[in-house]
Amino acid sequence: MGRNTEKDTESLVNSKRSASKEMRRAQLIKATIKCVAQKGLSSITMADITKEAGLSLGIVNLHFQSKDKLLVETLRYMSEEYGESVHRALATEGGPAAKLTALMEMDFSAKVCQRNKLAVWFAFWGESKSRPIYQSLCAKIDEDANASVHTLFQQLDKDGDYQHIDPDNFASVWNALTEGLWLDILISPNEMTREKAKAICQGYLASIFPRHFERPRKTKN
Amino acid sequence: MGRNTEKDTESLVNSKRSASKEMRRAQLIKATIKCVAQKGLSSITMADITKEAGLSLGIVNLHFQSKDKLLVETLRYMSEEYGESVHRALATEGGPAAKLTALMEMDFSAKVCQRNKLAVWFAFWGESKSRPIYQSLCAKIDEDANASVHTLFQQLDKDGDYQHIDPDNFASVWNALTEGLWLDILISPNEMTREKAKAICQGYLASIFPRHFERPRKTKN
DNA sequence: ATTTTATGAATGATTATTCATTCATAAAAC
DNA sequence: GTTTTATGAATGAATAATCATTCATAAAAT
Repeated sequence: MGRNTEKDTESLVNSKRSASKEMRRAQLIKATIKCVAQKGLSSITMADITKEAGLSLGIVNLHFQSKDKLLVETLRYMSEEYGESVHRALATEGGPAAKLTALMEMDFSAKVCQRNKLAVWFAFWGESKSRPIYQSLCAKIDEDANASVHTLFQQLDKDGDYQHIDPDNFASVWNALTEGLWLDILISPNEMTREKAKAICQGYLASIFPRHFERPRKTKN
Repeated sequence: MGRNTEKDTESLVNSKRSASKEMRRAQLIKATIKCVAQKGLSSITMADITKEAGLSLGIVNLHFQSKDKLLVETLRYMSEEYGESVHRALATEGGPAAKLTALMEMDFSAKVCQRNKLAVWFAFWGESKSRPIYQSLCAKIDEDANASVHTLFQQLDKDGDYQHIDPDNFASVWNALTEGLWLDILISPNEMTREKAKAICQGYLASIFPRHFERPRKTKN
């Protein structure tokens, strides 16, 4: 414990009355993520959330005004958390290949790629068409990550003197590939695991930038 | 009109009392798809659905027993519809390359890839962790399509004598790529269009099987 | 005439929100 | 150091609103 640098709630929370506002909010948001994953966006109730958090019924309205706003803040929290993870991966020592590897490890890490969180992401995506605020938050995070990936692919193509006709196309594929693998992990956890997903990504990178990436041991099964 | 061979509701439906059971069900399912896309799974009501269908409140319970069952049948309907589309694409005249092109055209066709339907797919995926029946329906359709794609990639690699080290890896990428592009089209419709998505797929195929696929005119912008 | 299909007002269950009250903590007074 | 007062976070019973479902009635089909 104490190893994580950001978004930590564990401590202080149990001393009932002493937790700061921000801590309470984070605690409730984490309970929300768990509940949405377990019961789905369409059937979570305030009672579920507050029970999961070990607090009383009125607490969400006290800290977030309404259930709706709690959900928006939950999405915002997840977006920021993911954004920070991307940022940290991009700050990895080394060239574009090392950064790309770090990005991949992050995208399929236990923290980012747990089925609970995937379920919540998909739930928000599924409601994004009807809730503009969801859509803009989701679009922002996706577009930012996408832009970084494009830069990385261009750099790597240049630095490695690969002279690919269209590195941007490879970058676009990479981005969609990651998202698609999340879906597979969510709905076919027996068929697709985080490790398998990484192997697929690795294989893809090796086929484009053979001098920078090794083929994974095995792709199949 | 009358061009579609399956899943057609337009006719007969307006003559209030004459529609057959199956037609009524299809009519309600279509209304459900529209409502879920417009309001989200978490806030659609029976009133929304029946109003959209131009029918009365009790009608869903008459034909589906409950709202829950209507939603399950909606997912089943969409799965079958997609499964049939895949089947038709695979029945295209020609070799694996032609079939792959047909599959791609289908996956990004106006019918399959409309944002309304994408929103509904994502909503169901988002609830799949909490509703086993959703999960099994979603997993089934995904795994079937995936298996077909793997066969196609293997055939094409063999027929074209490409001797790729791991055609299965390319197939896995293809599958996830398609799903990831759907997400981009759903949440960033200004950044990603159906046409752009097709160009990305086409570029990917051209990079793997250059003698069978041409590079698209342009990928960027 | 009988059966099937549809209606929509009424019902009852669920659930978000409100708010009077409690109580832990801290500041002020002594 | 002890007691008093003030603060505002937390509680949860009560309220009010929403919404799925039922069912008596009617219309249409056979």
